[in-house]
Amino acid sequence: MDKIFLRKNGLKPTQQRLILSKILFSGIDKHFTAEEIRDLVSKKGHKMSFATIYNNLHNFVDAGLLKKRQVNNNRSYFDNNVTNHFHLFDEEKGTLVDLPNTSVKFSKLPKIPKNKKIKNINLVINIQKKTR
Amino acid sequence: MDKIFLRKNGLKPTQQRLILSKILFSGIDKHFTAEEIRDLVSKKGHKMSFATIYNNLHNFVDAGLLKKRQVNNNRSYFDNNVTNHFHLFDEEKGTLVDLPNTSVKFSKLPKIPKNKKIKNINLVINIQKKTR
DNA sequence: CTTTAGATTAGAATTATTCTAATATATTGA
DNA sequence: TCAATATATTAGAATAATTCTAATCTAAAG
Repeated sequence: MDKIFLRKNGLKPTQQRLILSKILFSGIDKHFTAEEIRDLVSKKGHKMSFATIYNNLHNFVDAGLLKKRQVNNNRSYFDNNVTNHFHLFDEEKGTLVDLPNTSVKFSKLPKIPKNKKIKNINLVINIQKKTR
Repeated sequence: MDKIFLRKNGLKPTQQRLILSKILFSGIDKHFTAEEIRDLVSKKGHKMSFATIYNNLHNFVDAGLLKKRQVNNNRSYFDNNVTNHFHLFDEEKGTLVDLPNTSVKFSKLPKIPKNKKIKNINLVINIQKKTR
């Protein structure tokens, strides 16, 4: 996660982007909130505004390095696993978990208007504690 | 959408709830944002705080009269169609359209942790213009 | 080297939502 | 019936997540 990596993806290698890309592209599949990233940046001894964090997260999304996932708690989760996959969201804990590709199958999908195509399918299964 | 309707659903028929239920349960399937509801309330010559609007929207959700849907951005859409159905979202137009509940079928769904249950399945198919 | 243009940063502002103190309504007991 | 108390509801104020925009930085041109 160096300057070459950023340049390859059409991004100018600023100090901020280098710090962020080290956190985001360490090799582990993960969903990050902006707040979590801010904490990780702080822990490394740096200071970065939320504005800068958001700016760059969106830059990474535009470059295809992250995907932005929306769930039922009005926060954005930035996912470094950009392959097509679905999610389990625990509303009580606020945790978003990847589902294995094989765990969901459709036997029917809707017809799409002729001049349109599916860009992506966003499936989030919301789970909660069983109440007896 | 009168006092009896509210009482039947376990809700005390306050002035605010009567105003809101007239707007929400007019018979037309629709997705409302809190802001849109506030405007409709104003247009009727009433004044209602967002806090009250949100409180009651959540009361209606708890009573099973509405469903809360998270679509793209970080806004909540309150859907008066509480049947199981999914959505088509046209990113270019910014329109959210109901899919008939027969148009999507799952042949496989993931295992859920034993102490958890599925609260709801949020499926949004994002479509875009076909590029030749 | 300057100068200029465009990209990036981050403090300030905005937006959506929730918290909590105040108010209203219902319930209880005399 | 009517105060006293408990519970539910309302909405101003606060908060949280995100975006706006002025200031700063960097690269390119002269």
